[in-house]
Amino acid sequence: MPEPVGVRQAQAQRTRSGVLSAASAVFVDQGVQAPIRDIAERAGVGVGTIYRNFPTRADLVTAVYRHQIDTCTALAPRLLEESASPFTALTRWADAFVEFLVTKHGLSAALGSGDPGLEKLHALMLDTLVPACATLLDACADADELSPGITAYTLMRAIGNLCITGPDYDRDDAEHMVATLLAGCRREA
Amino acid sequence: MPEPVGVRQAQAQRTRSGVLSAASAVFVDQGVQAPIRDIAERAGVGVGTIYRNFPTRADLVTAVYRHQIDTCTALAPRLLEESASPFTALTRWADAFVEFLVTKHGLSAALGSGDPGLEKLHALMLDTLVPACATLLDACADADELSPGITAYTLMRAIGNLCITGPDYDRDDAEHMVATLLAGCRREA
Amino acid sequence: MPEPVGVRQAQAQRTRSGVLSAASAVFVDQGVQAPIRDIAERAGVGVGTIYRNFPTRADLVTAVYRHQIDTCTALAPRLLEESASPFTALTRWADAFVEFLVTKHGLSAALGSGDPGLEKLHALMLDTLVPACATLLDACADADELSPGITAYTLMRAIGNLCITGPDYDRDDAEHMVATLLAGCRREA
Amino acid sequence: MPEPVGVRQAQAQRTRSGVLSAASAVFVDQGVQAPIRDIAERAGVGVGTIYRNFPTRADLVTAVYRHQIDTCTALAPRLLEESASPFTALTRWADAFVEFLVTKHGLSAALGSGDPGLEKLHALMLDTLVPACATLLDACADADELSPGITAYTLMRAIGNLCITGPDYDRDDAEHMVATLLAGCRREA
DNA sequence: TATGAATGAGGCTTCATTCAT
DNA sequence: AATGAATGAAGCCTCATTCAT
Repeated sequence: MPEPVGVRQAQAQRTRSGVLSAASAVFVDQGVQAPIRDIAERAGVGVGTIYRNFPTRADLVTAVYRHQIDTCTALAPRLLEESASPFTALTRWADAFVEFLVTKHGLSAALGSGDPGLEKLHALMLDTLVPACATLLDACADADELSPGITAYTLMRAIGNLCITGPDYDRDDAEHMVATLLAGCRREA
Repeated sequence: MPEPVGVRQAQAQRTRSGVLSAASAVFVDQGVQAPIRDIAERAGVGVGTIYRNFPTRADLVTAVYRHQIDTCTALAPRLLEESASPFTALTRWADAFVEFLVTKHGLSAALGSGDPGLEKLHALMLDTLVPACATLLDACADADELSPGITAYTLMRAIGNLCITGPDYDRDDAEHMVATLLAGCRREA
Repeated sequence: MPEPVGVRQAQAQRTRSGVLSAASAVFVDQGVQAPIRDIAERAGVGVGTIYRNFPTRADLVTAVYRHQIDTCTALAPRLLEESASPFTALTRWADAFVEFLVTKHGLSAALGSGDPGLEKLHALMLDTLVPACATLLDACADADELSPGITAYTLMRAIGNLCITGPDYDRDDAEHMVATLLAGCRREA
Repeated sequence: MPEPVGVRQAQAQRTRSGVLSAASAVFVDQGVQAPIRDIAERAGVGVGTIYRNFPTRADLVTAVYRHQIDTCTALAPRLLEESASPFTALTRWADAFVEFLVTKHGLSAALGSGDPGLEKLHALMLDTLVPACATLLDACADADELSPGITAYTLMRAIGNLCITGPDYDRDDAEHMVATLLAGCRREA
């Protein structure tokens, strides 16, 4: 009896999704350096399955955050349309980015760690988020709302760093400091 | 025959200094989580010597940065006297802090890591750098040069985070972003 | 294609048994404090395998002796049935216990060491051997063959201690002293 | 000015005594395997001083217990004179030996451990205590009060083992079991 | 494909012992 | 004779990674 085409693939896809969900949760709890075994246990799979799907830790980290990064990227053009001014759009977009980062504690630290294994995640950001941010910055520049010399990559990296929270520097502090940084980016009239 | 006073102490002190130098260098290369053995090898001592002098890793990290932190702390009142305005003093002091941080890559990451073992270093900063910074901020506030709601601890933590450098976000970028953050802290006339 | 059920479990079980055999042998040679690595080498496995199967040293020690302890426990009621008098049964049972102990040098020393990590083994004895011994003592008491004040736990501990052998105090000496102790336990007519 | 003869030696002797006192106390707390450094700290001397006076751990252990062993040895002939019967003398002497052992927790375990480094202590016992005990046993045998086959060394070793106390087998239990063992040694009339 | 047992490198820490002063 | 800083071997334990089933 021939098995229906794609059943196997569907199952494999479900396994993959389960791993990603588990990894996401474990990263929040323990950071991106969490033991692979912990993720496997949370996902209810063997460690071999994780290695099959994500040969390196960086592959896993990247996959975990890819969807949210894509969502964030897609937000930029929409905000630009909807907002009263380009700088307002930039501010709102930064809010969304911060929202993303502060709920994924491990991510900011990971991005800031310089870990060479995370180059793929780095590349993902360069490829998607940075251009999105650049669009916003260009619009601000066109509207004469931006101090000179601010580049998308540097700004995003700075925002990312400001989102590394801890016991005495929480989400509110991060939001406050990002808002302050953006205020400093605004060209004085 | 009395042995020359302090000969052994002097030798021990030299050993201790050598360990601190080695640790400082290794921290720059590998971060504060570097294996103790690597530090011992760089210092040319056995691991036992490191454990004797610095029972915990946090003790070592703290000792490595204590001197520079103290220097930075002492700078604040001097700048306040010498500078044309309190905000200028704050800016210069931030420059010095950044200078310190970006040459000690490991430190910023350590401060941002939330590692519970580094509470001593954290406490050291709270006890010395934060009050120094608070003095500057108070002066700025008295001169009506500061946006409301900026606290010394949060600002320092933010500056610290902005100084977590990497391949595509270097010292110049950190300085730029810190300057931008401070610009955002300045009350608009 | 379903993999033959239990093939891997069987292999794992064999590994586990091999570890237990190796541990048993190493304990005789070196005592229960022997390095884990030595046991791993004797078993032909990596240290990780031992830690996987027996997370703590006490787990390993307990497992090593559990089977023999159970055997010894099961012997008590049988001897009570078969023997001419309860005291004879007690004597025979003590012989079996001694037989067990003197061939497992490490065990007696372990029981006498007060090592807090060996509470599990201690508990195992309390839970199984002591009740078995108590049955025999009760029968002796009922037959008026026992001096008053002898409790199962104390007696077993004493027997255990008497079985700590060494170069000049061997198995025969232990048997002799245990027999002498039991003679002292017998109520004088 | 010539220093009075013997001042140095007297000082050295005082150092030695201090080390022995400290070691005795530490052995009670931690057993005879206590770190040398702990003993040095308790004695207020450097570890080198301990190594100078007692090159091996066994030397130290032996020295610590020598005095008490000698006292115990000297007791035997006195008890033999004073007591109504040789067996009474033996019983009393055993009481004294138990008293010594149960207050020196580490010792019994040490004697039973088979540690080859403790051969000196072992030898000390063979050389002094065993002959003393043998005198008592001989007297008992002459008075027809002793079961045949009981040798001094084996009996002492057995008593020593019975004195290995722990949480659920205390001094009273040890005394009880030693008394029971001796009862078993008594020739039935 | 999925599994998870097994491996063993690698980091941590303690402490016996040496030796220059 | 006394000191105690320094050494480094030795044990512990974790976890990334492989591979037979």
